[in-house]
Amino acid sequence: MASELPPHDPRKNQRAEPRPGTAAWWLAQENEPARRRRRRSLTLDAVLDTAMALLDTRGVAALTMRNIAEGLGCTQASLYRHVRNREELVTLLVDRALSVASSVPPGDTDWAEKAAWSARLFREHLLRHPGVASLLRGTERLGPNSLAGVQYSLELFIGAGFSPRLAYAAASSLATFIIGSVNFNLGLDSSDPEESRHRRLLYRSRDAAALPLIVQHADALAEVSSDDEFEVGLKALLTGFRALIQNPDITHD
Amino acid sequence: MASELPPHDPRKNQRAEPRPGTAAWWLAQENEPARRRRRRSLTLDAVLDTAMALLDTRGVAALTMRNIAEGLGCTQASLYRHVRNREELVTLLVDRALSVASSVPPGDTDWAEKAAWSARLFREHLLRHPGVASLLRGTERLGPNSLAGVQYSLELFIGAGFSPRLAYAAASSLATFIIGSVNFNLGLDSSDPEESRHRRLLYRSRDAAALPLIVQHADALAEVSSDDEFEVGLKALLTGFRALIQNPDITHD
DNA sequence: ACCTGAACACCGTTCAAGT
DNA sequence: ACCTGAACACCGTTCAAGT
Repeated sequence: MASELPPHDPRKNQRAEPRPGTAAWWLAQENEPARRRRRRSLTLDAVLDTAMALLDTRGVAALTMRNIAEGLGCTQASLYRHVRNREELVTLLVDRALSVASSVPPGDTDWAEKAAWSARLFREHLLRHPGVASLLRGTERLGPNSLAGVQYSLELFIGAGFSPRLAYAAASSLATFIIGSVNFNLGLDSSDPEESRHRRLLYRSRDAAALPLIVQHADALAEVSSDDEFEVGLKALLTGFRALIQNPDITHD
Repeated sequence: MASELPPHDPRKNQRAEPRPGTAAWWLAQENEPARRRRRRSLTLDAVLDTAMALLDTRGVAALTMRNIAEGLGCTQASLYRHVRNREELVTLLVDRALSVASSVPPGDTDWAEKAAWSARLFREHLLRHPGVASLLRGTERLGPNSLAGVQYSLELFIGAGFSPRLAYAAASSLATFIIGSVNFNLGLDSSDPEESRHRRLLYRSRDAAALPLIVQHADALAEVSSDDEFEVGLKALLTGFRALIQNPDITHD
């Protein structure tokens, strides 16, 4: 294996290494499986396993090459035989953590209900693995697990009457909203009554001349949880998608 | 000033420093303005100015205490007189960069058109400052500039017929979507034809048995830009909001 | 009261040297 | 062919010492 080198092999004429997560990078991955398929000791899977465990137990700050190596009982330098750099490791790790993206809801329901079910499942998965959510950037959407999720969404939305392009845009929007809402609430534990109290105090003490509505409705606003926010946005998106199907022209206004 | 110390002064009984960006942290900020109001040389504003310039010109990786200090012509240690740590600096920086969030659209238009106008403006601002977008986490939503944006959104949505709670949830959802869509497309330059070509190649070369729709519609999917995605999601959200106003009951299903 | 120099304990990454 | 030890050039943060 790796006997003849095709012109686009990344080890040859590598004027610019593609950034991990790019389409070019994902394409290049499959041309060099030999680098990862080692029969001895350390495997890429083992590296990603300990990395994932580290991320879940000790958080994103502890996800260092040194800690991963320690968890595996090897040197940091050894990791670089399986991964080009840390960014690449993160890209692979995040895609691997996205395998739930394509699980299928039970029962025989409306496309919108299926989408809502999957969206909630995905969000709950990210909430259980906040480290993954904070590492999620756009470029991971091209990995195998992300693509499985895209395939599933396309089935749903094309089945509902969307064109392929609109279906893809809708699926992306939904994914963006889910990931964004988890990230956007990472530091804010909505279930923590202390946090809610502080928010109420903050809203109340603002300048009523500049921020009248915030001061006026301080108590109500402080009670809105990230769950509430998510449900409202999800409902709005799906309702909007339904309207877009019935009248696709409203995309152009 | 700072003569009598109220029981919640963070310098006293500081068993746990609040994390920057938390409601508790924003509240505490106003109790110690003396630390920041120095009449000599270095000011917090100057620190944030050079930090912002650094972020815009050289990106998030170059936003180090050393580089900021160098830009100011002082030692790294001096920065810690104006900022407790780097996280705090980032929180202040991001809120400052969010001042556009509250600019008002021209003309006398529909609430939905106003919201769309502001959303596009906000997105374009973030696209011009990708460093800011990548630093945006949820906890910055409580800063003065963010709150000005919330105030403006509340005006819009309450004026349209939402309850304060629903208005807040809707505004948050919209902000989440905007920020998420910028972040989610940070590495992927949709205007780059190279990237689009690679995506097409990637989609085409997937396993047609596992990902039939992706392979089948590869060319169409590769052409969907992040602009398209954003517009579809924005339209869906606003359409959904309109439906929610007309029939608030559909929030509970 | 303010700022500095120098150190501390960390990073990611590289590479000659071992086996 | 594989892994290691040791180094390199960076981080954020602290603190005694200067002025």
